[in-house]
Amino acid sequence: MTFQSLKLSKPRSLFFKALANPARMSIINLLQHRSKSVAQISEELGFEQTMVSHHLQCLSFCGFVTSQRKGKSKIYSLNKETVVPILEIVDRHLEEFASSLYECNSLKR
Amino acid sequence: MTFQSLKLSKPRSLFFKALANPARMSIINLLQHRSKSVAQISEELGFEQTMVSHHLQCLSFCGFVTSQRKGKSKIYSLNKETVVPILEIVDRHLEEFASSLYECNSLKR
DNA sequence: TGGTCATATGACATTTCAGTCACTTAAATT
DNA sequence: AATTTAAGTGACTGAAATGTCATATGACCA
Repeated sequence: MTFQSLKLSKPRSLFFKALANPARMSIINLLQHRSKSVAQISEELGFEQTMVSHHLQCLSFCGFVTSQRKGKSKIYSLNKETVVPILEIVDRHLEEFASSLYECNSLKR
Repeated sequence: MTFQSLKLSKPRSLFFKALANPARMSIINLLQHRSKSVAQISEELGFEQTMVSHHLQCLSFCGFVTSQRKGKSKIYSLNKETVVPILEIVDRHLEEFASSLYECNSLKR
């Protein structure tokens, strides 16, 4: 593996890994409409609070969400600048390839 | 988790999972310049042929590459339509967030 | 300062994935 | 048809991610 290729591929794949989890993906989806607290996210998605916190930490490190304290709560917002255009491309791609995606057994379910 | 959210998040996260592997990412990177056979990919990246085949199968199911027989060889090409614009967005995002990405310990390395 | 609500952290068990090995299939050449 | 070259498949093992539990921190209020 060439140096240049390795240097590019590592951070890129980390970027994608952050988005490769269905729970994180649905948090992102939820935040598209409006910003929410951990408790709200937790309740609306039916996930445990702890789990939501863990995933938000990941999304935060990766620059997909930002947060601000509001009293006891912490409000998380989506970084729409990156996420929205990416999801547009993804969804367009999926219109064509969604079905065969599920046949790939490297990506078990 | 709402029905709509689940329905969207699953295929999207599978899409990203396919790109979340450094080996697959470097194959994609290599194919950006020109189409190549399995043996060429294998040699240029220093990966075992078997491994390359496995990853190409995944990338193929997910619609990121196409292939055509050429004698004993099989030539793989990148689906640039999706991949190129995605990587542009990713790389722009990484200019800002690459460093903190590495601090996320949900994404070990 | 003690209590309560909201969120975060750390450690662990389970599940999932990546890469390798042994083997198979496919095409071409003799 | 036998051989060689190229690629694909299936099964297995070690490594990593997921989700959960117990616990900690942080903010607010009596």
